[in-house]
Amino acid sequence: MSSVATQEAGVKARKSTSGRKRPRTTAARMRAKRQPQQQRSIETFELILRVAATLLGEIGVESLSTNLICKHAGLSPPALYRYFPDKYAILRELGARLMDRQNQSYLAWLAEQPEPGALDTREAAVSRLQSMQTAINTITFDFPAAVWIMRALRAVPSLQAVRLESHDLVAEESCTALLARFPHADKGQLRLATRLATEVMYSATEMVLDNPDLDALQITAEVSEMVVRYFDKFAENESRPPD
Amino acid sequence: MSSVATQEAGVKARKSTSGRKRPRTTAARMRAKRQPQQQRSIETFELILRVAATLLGEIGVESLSTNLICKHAGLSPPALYRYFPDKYAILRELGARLMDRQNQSYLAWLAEQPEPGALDTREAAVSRLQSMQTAINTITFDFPAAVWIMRALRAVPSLQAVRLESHDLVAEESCTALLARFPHADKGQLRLATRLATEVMYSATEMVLDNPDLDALQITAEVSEMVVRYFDKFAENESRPPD
DNA sequence: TGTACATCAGTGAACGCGCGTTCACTGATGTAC
DNA sequence: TGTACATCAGTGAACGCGCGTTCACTGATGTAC
Repeated sequence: MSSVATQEAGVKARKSTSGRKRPRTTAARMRAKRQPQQQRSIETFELILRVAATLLGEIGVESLSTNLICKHAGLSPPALYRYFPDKYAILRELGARLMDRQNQSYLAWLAEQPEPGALDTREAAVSRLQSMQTAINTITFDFPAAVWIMRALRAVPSLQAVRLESHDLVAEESCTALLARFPHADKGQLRLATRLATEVMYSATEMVLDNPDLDALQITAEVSEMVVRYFDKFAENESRPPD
Repeated sequence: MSSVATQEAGVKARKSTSGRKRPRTTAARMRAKRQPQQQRSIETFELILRVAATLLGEIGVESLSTNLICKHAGLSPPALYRYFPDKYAILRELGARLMDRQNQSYLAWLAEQPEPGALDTREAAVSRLQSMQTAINTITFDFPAAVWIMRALRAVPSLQAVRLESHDLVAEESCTALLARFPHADKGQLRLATRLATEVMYSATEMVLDNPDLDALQITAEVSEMVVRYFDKFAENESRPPD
């Protein structure tokens, strides 16, 4: 109900009554054109995304074209065009879904009540962060063509917003959570720190994705340790209770 | 003399005597076709690269085409085609040059004799790392269309090797240098650590490049601190002299 | 030092192809009465 | 419960365009004697 696509459908409806010419803006081109309304069309919508992800994994983002997707989906071009103005809109949807799954997983992890003492030692803190990163990695590996989607989110300017918004959300939530732990921290500084940590952990996921020969578990462990050690900086500024 | 392009020219020469059909492999397509031999052609070669970088900055990697480069360079397609089989070969050359400049700067920094005591305190170590990162950032900002080139190095599979080889070189050199400081460190572990640190610092550069609204200096300072704190891990394993 | 010849560098024009996009249309689904 | 009508979903065929690529060619540069 509150999705971007639904809002967009409203905009389109207004537009269609206002005149013949559609002065399609760049921004509008980037979004799904129409929200599917019948069961049948939802299936088509999903079919397009599924086929696109499969093709993406096979031929890459630059060889991907709307015509090709149609061919493989057994659809005629106008059918695809009904929902997506171009391949970037499809990539945007795929990217938004991937980011959303990752974020859901992260937010769930963040909301967990850590066991008492789970953050007392560095080893424990690293271990907890590591389990989060592992969960993100698993989600990413399981998502069809995730490598390509993440590459596209970086490389295609019109898709960067998806990535940045996602990172900003994660950074913001992390900042709020950490403020509880480091009440004396400067908020701006902590916010920058969480933004950087977010970027670094995503990079580690991409690194693992791009280099199948590297030891994923080890990278995950190390990047977790790096981030935990970095946040020690804020712990050091807190008045430490005597033990 | 020992460049890839020269070797490639030899291959082509052999091929042209062997028959009509050229079974061009994907690998071959990725390299410059022919090494310029006369002054005039070197200028053409450089002109193509210059125009490509300019266009890249204006329209992005996907809209870039060989025909368009020719038009803007005032060349006919076969002239470009003489040196580059496709736009990826051009991107590869640009990418290799960018990576090379960054690496030269890094290796020079690594070879510097740090002032006595320059690494004794964490602040000093961070400051030294920060000056390196700043130098890399400056080189990158000054390189035409560097944002696009770095994006392409990530997103285009055939160009990823350029990026990975560069990172591996940096990681390897860093590992060697750090082994002198941490003689008791496990080499494999240290190597992984330098690889991760390399990735993280490059990510920070890309982050600054992609988000002009972020404070570049602060990001640089923070990522430097993160990496220094991470390497404390190895320092802790060394037998520490009593102070 | 001049000239004939070989190689290098670049041109002009064309090709087939797949791209994004659009037209007028048919069939499927939902709804008002 | 049936029917007329509106809307939704998807088709078939075509378009103009720019792409990568190649052909046969001309002009520029270098070199052997």
